[in-house]
Amino acid sequence: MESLHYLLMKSHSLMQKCIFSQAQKIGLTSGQPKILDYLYEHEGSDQKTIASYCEIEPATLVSILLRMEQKGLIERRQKEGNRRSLFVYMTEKGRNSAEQIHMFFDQYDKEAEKNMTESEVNELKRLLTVVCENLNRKEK
Amino acid sequence: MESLHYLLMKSHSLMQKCIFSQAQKIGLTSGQPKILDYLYEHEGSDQKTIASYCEIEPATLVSILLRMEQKGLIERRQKEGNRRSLFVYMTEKGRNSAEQIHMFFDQYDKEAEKNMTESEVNELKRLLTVVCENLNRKEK
DNA sequence: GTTGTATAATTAGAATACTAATTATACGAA
DNA sequence: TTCGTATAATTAGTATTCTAATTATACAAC
Repeated sequence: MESLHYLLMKSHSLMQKCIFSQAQKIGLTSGQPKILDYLYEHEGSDQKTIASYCEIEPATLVSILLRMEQKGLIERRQKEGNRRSLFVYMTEKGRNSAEQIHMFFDQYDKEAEKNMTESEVNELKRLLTVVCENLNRKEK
Repeated sequence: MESLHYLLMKSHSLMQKCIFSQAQKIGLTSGQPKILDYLYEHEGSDQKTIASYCEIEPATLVSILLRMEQKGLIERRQKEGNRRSLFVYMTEKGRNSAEQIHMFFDQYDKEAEKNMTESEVNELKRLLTVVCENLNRKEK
């Protein structure tokens, strides 16, 4: 049986490739789907929060958002009384893309979960959550 | 509960960060550990095979190997009667790094598997293998 | 109020990753 | 033998990712 770290790398890599193959059909680059998927349910978040959830550095997010802004997918706005943070909103075009991306993620999750019972899927997710907690504690 | 694609991304990302934090202490960059870990048990593979196992494109491997060759970690050699493929071997220095990297992977796998029984770990690996098979079939 | 510290975003520079196109080699069929 | 196709590695160009350093803002303590 393969090692855990290899299986994590491989399963993530395959999922990433599946999503990207669909995302590029609607004109998105590889870094954009996860951002749109987050904004789909958390529009108006500040950049630090988005970066943290997406497991990328704030500096990385800057360059992705810049491209998304140029492509007309998002807008960044300040809020009254806070000139330090920037809050990210989708345009109409961005929302359309986000809806499609959300569907793609959902569809490939279902694909990945084939040949498993519902309780196996739940067990897989539970154990992956334990893995995340274990490594998060160790990362400090 | 989080979605499967998010848990795969997060668990892989945390593992990657753990490994890289150790790898950089011994002078490695982020793309090198997985190559060395593969060579540890498969020295003498050609580039196409390495790239395939590591889930990266051959073109990406070229730039990683170039840097590893310059740092004196590996050598690439031709074999009698095949001037098309290049086969990758570790130097003494490369082998030392590979041994340490192999230990790091092992150590973080154990860390990730804490708070699980042995049968839970096996079940996790089995289900991840199913995920890989499902997505591999869909990727075509 | 001024000063010091903390926080959010950005910039610069290097490494990794992709695709598409190119070069070189191998090999089967006409 | 030569021609066409397939394969392995590389190059070029773009996007993502990181760290370290910088800029701008916020806020607490004096």
